Amino acid sequence: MIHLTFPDGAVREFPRGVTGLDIAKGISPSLAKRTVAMALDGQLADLADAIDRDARIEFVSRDDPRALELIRHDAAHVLAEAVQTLWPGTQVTIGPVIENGFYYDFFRNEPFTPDDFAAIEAEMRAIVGRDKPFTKEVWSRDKAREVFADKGESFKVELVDAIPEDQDVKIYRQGDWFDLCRGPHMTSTGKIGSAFKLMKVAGAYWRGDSNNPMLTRIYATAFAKQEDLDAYLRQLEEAEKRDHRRLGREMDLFHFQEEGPGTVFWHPKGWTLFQTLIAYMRRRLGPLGYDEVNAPQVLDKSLWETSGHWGWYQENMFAVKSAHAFMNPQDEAAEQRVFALKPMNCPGHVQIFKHGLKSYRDLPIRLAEFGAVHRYEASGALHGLMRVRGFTQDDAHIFCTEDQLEAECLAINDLMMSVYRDFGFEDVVVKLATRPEKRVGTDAMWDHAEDILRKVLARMAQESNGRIKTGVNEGEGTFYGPKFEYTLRDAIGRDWQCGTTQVDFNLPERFGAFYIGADGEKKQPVMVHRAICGSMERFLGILIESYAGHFPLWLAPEQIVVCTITGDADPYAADVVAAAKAAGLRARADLRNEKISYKVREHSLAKTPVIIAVGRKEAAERTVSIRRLGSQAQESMTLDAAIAALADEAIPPDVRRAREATRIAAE
RNA sequence: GCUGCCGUAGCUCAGUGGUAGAGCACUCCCUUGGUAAGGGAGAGGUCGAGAGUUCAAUCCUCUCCGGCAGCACCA
Repeated sequence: MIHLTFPDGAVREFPRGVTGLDIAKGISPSLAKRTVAMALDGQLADLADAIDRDARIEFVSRDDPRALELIRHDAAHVLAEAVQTLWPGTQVTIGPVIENGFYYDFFRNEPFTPDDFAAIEAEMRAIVGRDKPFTKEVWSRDKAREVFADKGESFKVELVDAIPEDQDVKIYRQGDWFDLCRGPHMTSTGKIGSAFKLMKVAGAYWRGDSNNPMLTRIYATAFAKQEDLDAYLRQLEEAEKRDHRRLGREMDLFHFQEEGPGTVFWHPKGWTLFQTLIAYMRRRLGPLGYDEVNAPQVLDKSLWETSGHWGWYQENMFAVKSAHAFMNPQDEAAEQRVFALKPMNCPGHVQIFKHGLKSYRDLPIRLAEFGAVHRYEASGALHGLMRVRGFTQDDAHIFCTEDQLEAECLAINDLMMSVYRDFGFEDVVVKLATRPEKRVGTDAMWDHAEDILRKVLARMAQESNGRIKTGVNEGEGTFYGPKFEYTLRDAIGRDWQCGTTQVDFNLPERFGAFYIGADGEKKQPVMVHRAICGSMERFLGILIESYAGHFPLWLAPEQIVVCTITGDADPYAADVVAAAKAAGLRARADLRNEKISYKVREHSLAKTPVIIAVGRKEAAERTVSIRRLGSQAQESMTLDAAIAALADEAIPPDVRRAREATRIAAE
């Protein structure tokens, strides 16, 4: 006999091998009817599974949030059946549940197109309508291999072979169709319901390896209720509206064009934003002992050979020669040597470190650079500001002793989190990326560097009170060292790595960087690479999306537009703009011969945070009528009061903190 | 880079084997209007580039370039 604990705390005895369905039926037929699966000790399982141990048991209804992944997983099977019904000979591979839905990868010479969706969805609805039970069978490996081989399902045969020896080979049937699957599933296809939708097709490599054949993937989603599906689709539409590429155009921040794939043309407003961000970062670095530097853009290939980039990073690098040498490679009189556009700032900073003898008393030396780097990214990787070929890093390299390493990493983490918080990102994911296959340096070095980072990671997680979520990305480190990856999320749920901290024992060695220790001997420093925004471009892309273009006043590139109601207010509008500028605000006048409604609409669409309207009345009284973005309310106040209030609001968060601190100290 | 889709005016998009259209934006004129589009007129395009098929190509075919969605790769 076994003992099962029910959600109400009751413990009951059942014969070993009793199924969830037996128990549910025993309780009430209606419970059995509405239950789609069970959870044993919190783990979802088929309702028809035999239970052979003591456990906590819960019955999962279709409305249970935990049923959502079952609905999606079941729908994936139905999608596969539908596709194989419509296009016999199509091979099925895998069909997992993902964050907002599921997908199924197929192998077929002719790829699917969205035009096929209607037919597939109709077939899916027919399968769901037949409401066939899902039944599980456990097969021998040989049988599974044979059956799938007979069906011509070579990918499934590979999957069977990949199942670890200690796990059963499970087959789920729905009517005449069956699939290899680890389960669990609901009781029948009818439980899926009708709130599903095919979303898009895309290519995807078999087993995620670009050396393997490409499969055709159908993305879809499913929800328990139609309202949930509708809400999800609406949310996607909303996300599309805050896409930084769209807002960049609408707000006149930047553009791209064919001649510069992956490189940004920053317009005046966008560049103001960019510079505002850099100014903020500079203010943050100053008090923390960073020195700003600037290293060359173009450096001889030999330097990159020494750093290891030429060997390990070549495919991502732009190499340059003089145009004459490039066009006349046989001309020996021409300087034929090859330079590279810097893809990273580190080698340049090592040169600066190496210039002049350094003492242990100088350490840590923290060299910062808003360094423009160029990386030859695969064309398919380019994505607006998020993934470009030319970008500016808020980069810094810290040269320190090993003893100082942990403190430096923790200080960087504090700065990182403080910066993110200033932009409204409270929850951040930090992952430790460990040694990649292609790397420089000895295993001992890597062991050492990874150990240190693991220790720091544990401390960060502990000290953050759960704010920082941590994890490990095995094999994702850079070729010269392990790193922390700080990840922020964009408007449509895509995660982008922004900040990074990398511990490097290699580059100092490769470049022969040293300092004189207290004992008078040469010592090799440790180098920490770190970036907070990562790429200014990417960070701005994320900011645009996360604020949906509604920047806080201190960041907004154009803070105030002064709109005249009639032409005779023009001189006063000029006064208002002058007063705003004198107070350090970014303001301009809109004196066009247009109606005020027209101007309000235009500047609202451009997401200018403050619209000031002035007419005869305001000019006579030296007042302004203020309308804030996102509100229809108007507030009338004196010019002086308005400018004072706006100037105060436009103080950047770090400056405000510093002033507060000074004020408190003075008291 | 791979798979699929796409490329027509500054933007959003129609359209056709016989060398092009709309709305908004732009210029000019009228209008001086109190908080999300006042009216009229005008100008604007080698239909991404090159080659091919055809009497004739923006349209069909191929190659290239660029974009989009994934994948792979990464800040």
